[in-house]
Amino acid sequence: MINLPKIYDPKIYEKDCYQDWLEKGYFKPAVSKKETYTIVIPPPNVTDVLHLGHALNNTMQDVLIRWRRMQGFVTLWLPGTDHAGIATQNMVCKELAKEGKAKEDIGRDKFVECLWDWQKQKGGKIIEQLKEIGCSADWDRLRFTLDERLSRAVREVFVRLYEEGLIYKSEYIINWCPSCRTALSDEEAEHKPMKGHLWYIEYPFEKGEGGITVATTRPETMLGDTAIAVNPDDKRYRKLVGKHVILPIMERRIPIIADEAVDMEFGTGMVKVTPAHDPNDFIIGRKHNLPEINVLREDGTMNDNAGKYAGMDRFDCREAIIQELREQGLLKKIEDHDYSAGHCYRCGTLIEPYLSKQWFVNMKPLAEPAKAAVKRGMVKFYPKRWEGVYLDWLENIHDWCISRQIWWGHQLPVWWCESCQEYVVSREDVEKCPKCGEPLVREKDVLDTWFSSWLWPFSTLGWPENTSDLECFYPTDTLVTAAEIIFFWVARMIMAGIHFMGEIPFKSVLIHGTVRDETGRKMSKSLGNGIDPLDIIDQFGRDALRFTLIMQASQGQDLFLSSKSFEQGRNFTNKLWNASRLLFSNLSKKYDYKEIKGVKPKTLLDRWLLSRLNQVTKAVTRSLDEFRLNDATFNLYHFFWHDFCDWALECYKLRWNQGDQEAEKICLYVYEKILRLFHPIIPFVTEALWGFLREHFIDDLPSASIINAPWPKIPAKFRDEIAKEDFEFIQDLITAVRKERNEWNIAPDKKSELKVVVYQKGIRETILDNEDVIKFLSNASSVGFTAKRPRGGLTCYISPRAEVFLILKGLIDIGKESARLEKEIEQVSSFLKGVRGKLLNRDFREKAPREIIEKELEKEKYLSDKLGKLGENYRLLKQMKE
RNA sequence: GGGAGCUUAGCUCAGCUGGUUCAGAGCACCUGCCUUACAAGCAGGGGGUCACUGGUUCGAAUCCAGUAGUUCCCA
Repeated sequence: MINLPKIYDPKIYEKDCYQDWLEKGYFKPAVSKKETYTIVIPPPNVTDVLHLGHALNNTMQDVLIRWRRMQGFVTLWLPGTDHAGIATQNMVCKELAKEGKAKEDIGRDKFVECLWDWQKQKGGKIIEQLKEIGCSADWDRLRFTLDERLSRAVREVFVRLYEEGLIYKSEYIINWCPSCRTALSDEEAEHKPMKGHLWYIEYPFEKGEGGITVATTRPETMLGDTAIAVNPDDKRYRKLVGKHVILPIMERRIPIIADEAVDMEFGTGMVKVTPAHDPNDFIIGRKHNLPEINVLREDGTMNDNAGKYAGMDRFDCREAIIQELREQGLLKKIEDHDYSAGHCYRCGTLIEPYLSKQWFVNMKPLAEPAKAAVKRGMVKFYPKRWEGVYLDWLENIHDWCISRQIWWGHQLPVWWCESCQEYVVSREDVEKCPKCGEPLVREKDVLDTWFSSWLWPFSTLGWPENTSDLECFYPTDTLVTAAEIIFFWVARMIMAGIHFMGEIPFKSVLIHGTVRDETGRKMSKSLGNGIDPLDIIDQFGRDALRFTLIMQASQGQDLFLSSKSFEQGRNFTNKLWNASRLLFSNLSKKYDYKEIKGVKPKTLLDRWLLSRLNQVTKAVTRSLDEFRLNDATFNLYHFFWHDFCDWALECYKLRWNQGDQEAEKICLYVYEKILRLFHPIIPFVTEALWGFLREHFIDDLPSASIINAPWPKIPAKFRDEIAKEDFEFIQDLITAVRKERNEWNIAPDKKSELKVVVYQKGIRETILDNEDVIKFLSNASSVGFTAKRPRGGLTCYISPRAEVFLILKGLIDIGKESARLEKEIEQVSSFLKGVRGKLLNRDFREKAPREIIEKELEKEKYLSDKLGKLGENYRLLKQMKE
């Protein structure tokens, strides 16, 4: 019939599978009136190559998408990439540098051409890699943030916000990266701990002796100082307010002012005020009308305002200034000082707070509805705690600096009219001023990349046009992402969705953890501790990669992985493969799906197995519903491996050998459900096995590809608590015998004789009905019944239901046996004592719910019964000894 | 400085709505098996006072507070 290799080789079966899905168009939603389920991908940067974080993120999305597709939703997973302004530009700059050129040498137009060339040739590689891991996204709808349509959305949004008065240009302290030479938003400045110093510098009074001392972490900024500030409540310095000091080196006369913002505890309680290079000083400066003196150039060297230090690099300048102050005797003290400072999230360069004219979005009006949406539960975070982080950020939101001094991105749709002294903001490119007809000059800056990303859930669906996609798929359902970009992206998408669409962009936000190495370090290229998903695929297969990732990803917790972790996934797929081989090799014919579907449980085993299937299917579905993907996987894993393989298949071997076709049908029924349940997690191997099933074993399976097979619903009538209890008794009995055989080192080829003392009604029948199974799995030659402990009987199992003895040829070691009984008696007694203690407690009997009390009463009865049996047994054993 | 997470077997981690069907899994370890589905496997076993201290409760790994260690986010 079919001959499968002993070891599953993913390379053989994964190869054509994906191509086939693509060709058949399974990933494309058939737009209809049915309920939809939509995910938009968090667009990876065009510069990205797949790492485990992407693999996790996208596998989770794929699991959800595949599951919903099987549930019958019209399912869209919309993929795409992000142009990643600064990152991509930096990358191309590096390539140019290899030829000894800077972007300025070739000019903006040529450089942008280079960028497009790069993006066409090398960019977006990650998209092909996502296909490797099985992502069932609709690639025909692939979007790129610089696509013409998405660019139109960006422009529309800019113009609208400008018209609403929410976009403005202003001079403000921004984060400046001297290496990328652009402004950054607050979110793009990563704070890192710094080991630095506090330099105490004396500023002499303008008149008389002495001076005041300030402490600073950045002495070079003193060149731009325009005041000294103290706290108005600081009694030490109250008298000094209004006086003037002379700024050393620059010899500038600056006032001493009072402002509540000054921390009395910091340094000497007197601080220098540099409005052009510190956000707090900037605020103080504006309040007190202080001059704003910028001392830095865009590249991080000092400018002409730095006097003799002009042209010097900022770090060299610091050293030089310290040296000069020291020589002048104005450097009073140096202390070690830990602080934190912003670094560029793209290049890691230390950021300078920098006074600059930039474009901003006023965020407060957008934030309010976004807060409300989460508070009212319209958007839910999983795990819930991230809602706090989200709300907190919105609560303290600052205006968003959106202009970037780079060339790769959406250029601002803003033109300046020199003669009207006015900006023209327009949806269409304009050349002449609509008012005066004079030629216009366009703003050079481009927009922050996130200014296009925040529109992603609707710009990708065609907005601002009113497309049928937009109609059909917006709002989307689930966003799967990492916590790092809640501010950058998630929050802003919610704002944009509500503001421009009038509706939230998605209903659920699933936040997953970060992938780390075994020692807990974040995987990164620079550390060299990354695991390449493609290596894992090569070694263990695509399903193995997915299985391990999903299994390890408990809600919101970080994942600690080594390449060895993926053995679990590989072992699992191999187990599924081999269980299939066993089943396939025992099937006597090709069944019609109708026969399989109409299966009826006959034996205890059937009833137990179907009941378990019913229960597990429900649990798995519920877990997926609650985004507990790992729970779902674990549940299924356990059911398949430990119930289906370890018990069911082993037991069915006996019936297959007897040519019992009912047994074959039951197995097929459960097996094909298992394949379906596993498909979202391990799509490749399940598809291959589904193919075999269709071809050789079941006619008219409900779907050609498992990808469209309906998600299982197991009839409630299969739920069978009695079967569960009875079968577990059989399992306990078998396990007990196995354990005893093991303990007494009985060779596998020596079969044992079992004797049972029956105490409970029906047990005899249960045992007789399952005699074959018991004999087979416990390696017994016979199962007989007896009235009391037999001679040479080794106790395997004692309960109020029955006692089971293993008859040993020759005498048993009575000493060892009685010691063992004593131990068990002791255990049961102490257990019983605990239960009785509880029952004797008046509070317990009065306050605990009835079911719990009943449970304890049952427990008490069971245990005391068992204890009685054990005691009786023990006495008989003693008699034998005598 | 503010906030959040984590602390359960040697290791990596599960444990949703408090009740010995929760004290679990995988790996590692020990014993015995190549039992013709699988040695990437099977059968059995050892190993944890669920960080610490209090509290709530009839009852806490599970809820609350504090302490310590650790990681992360924000300023």
